[in-house]
Amino acid sequence: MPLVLHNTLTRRKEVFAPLDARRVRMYVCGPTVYDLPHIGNARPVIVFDVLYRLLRRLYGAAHVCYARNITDIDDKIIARAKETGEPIRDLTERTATIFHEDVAALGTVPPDIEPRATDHIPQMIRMIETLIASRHAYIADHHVLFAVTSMSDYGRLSRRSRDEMIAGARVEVAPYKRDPADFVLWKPSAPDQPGWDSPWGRGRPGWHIECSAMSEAHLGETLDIHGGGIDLIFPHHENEIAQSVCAHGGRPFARYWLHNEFVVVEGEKMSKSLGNFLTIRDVLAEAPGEAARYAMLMSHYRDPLDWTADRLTEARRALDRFYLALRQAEAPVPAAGDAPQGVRAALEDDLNTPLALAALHDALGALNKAGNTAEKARLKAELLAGGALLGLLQQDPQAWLQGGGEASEIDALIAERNAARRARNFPRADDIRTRLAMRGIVLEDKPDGTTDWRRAT
RNA sequence: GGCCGGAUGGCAGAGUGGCUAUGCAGAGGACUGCAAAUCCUCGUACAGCGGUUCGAUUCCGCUUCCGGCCUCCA
Repeated sequence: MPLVLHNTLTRRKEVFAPLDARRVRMYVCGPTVYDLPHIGNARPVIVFDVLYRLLRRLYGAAHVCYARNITDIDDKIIARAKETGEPIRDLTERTATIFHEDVAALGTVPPDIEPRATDHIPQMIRMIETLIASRHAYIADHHVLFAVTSMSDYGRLSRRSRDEMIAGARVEVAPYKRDPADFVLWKPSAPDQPGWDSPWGRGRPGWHIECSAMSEAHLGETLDIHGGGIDLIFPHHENEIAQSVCAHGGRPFARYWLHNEFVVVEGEKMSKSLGNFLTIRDVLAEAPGEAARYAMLMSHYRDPLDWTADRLTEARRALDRFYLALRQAEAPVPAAGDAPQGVRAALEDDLNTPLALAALHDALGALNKAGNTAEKARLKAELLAGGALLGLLQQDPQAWLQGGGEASEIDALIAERNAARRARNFPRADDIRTRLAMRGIVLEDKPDGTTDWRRAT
C-alpha cells in the first residue's frame, strides 16, 4: 500500500512520492518561544512525529530529514521580555528548554534539525535581497515589504483572492504599503529592541521570512512535506510560498502541505480570558505523557479535537490494558517484529491514527487469546512494533502499571495477604485487599498463587 | 459579510452505496474462595427535509446546529 496524504494545496488525498527517496524532506513550523507550550501546540508535534516515524519506517531512518524550527525573535517575545524584565535571551532559552522537556515527555523523537531564527539572519537578509532584486519586494519607510501583486497565484494555498483578503481585513493598513495585502520582510528596530545590521538599517526579520530562509538553508529549495497547524495556512504558509517561490525563480516550495485541525478544551476554544488555557505541563501533572499522546491520537489529525478530562482517563485505561497484556506475556521478545498490517495500512492512509489504534486493539486481543508461548512471543513483538510506529507502548509494563515508589511496602502486604489466603483466612485476606484498594492499588491473583498489582486509573 | 470544515449508538471514534469497526461505560455468562484481569455473548447508531438509485448513514441539493480562518495564534 502506498502512503497517501491529504494535500492542502489540492484538498485531496494524494499518493506520496518524494522527490528523492534517499532524502525525504519535511519541515514543520515549531514554537515561538515566549510562553509555556499548551495542549494545542502539542498536536502538530505529535502528529508530525507519527508521520516522521512512518517515513523512517518506509524510507529508512537515514533517508528522512525532518526540520522543526524555533522562532526566537518575534514581537511577542520582545513584548513579553519587556513586561517581565527578563532578558530576551534568557526568556527564549528557558522556554525552548521547557518545550523540549514537554515534547520529550509526550514521547516524540527529536527532529534531525532544529534551526533557530537568530542563527539564520544572514540567510534571511540574502533572501530579501534576492526578492528586492527581482522586484518582488520593495523598501518603504525603513521597512522591506513583499509585493503581493508581483506573484500571480498568490492565495492558491488558502484559496483566497487578493480582493477577498482586503475585503475581510479588519486591521488598518500601514500607509507605506503599496498594496494592502503586502507583508513585512524586514522591519526597523528601535534602539531598545533587538536588531541586526542590514542593507536597510538596523532591524529584524518579519515572521514569515524565517521559515523560508531556514528551510532553504537546511532542506534546499523544494520540500517534500510542509506541516503545521491549520491556522497557519493564511497568512503564514501563503507568505512562505510567496517568498520562497519568488526567490527561487518560480520553482516550487513544498509539494505536500499538511495541516492539523484545532484543539479545543472542554468544548471551548482555549484563551487566557476564559481561564481554560491548558499547558502541556498542566496535562502532565494529571497523567503520564504517554496517556496524553494516546488521547491526542484518538482523533484524526484533520478533525477538531475536544480535549477533556474523560478523554485523558480513557486513554489511560486503554494503555493499562495494553501494558497488562504485555506484562502478562513474559515470553522472550524476538529481535524485531513488524507492525500489524492493520496499523500500517491505517497510518499509510493519511495518518488514520484512530483506525491504527483500533488495529492495535485487534493485535492486543490476539495476544490475549494466544495459546502457546511461541505465538505469544510473535504477537507481543508485533504489538510492540505497532506501538513503536505510533510512539506508544515502549516503556517497561511494570513502570507504567505501578508508577514509582512504595513497592516494598505493598509487596509486604501482598505477602501477608497470600499467607492468609493459604490459611484460608479469607476475611483477613480481603481486608488487606480492601485497604490497598482504598489506596488506589488493584490486586490481581495469578493462577500460580502469586499476586501482581497496579495502580487504579 | 467572505471563505473553509464538521454533525455517527450513553460517551469517544473509524468506515462504507447493500455485508453496519474499535475502545470505554452497561447487561449476561465462563474463570476465581471472592475479586481483578482475560475470554464469550448482547446494544442495530449514522442531524432534518428533498433528490439520484433496485437500494443511501455513505452521492447531490437545501435547512438547522457547531467550529475554524479572514488579525498574533498549533
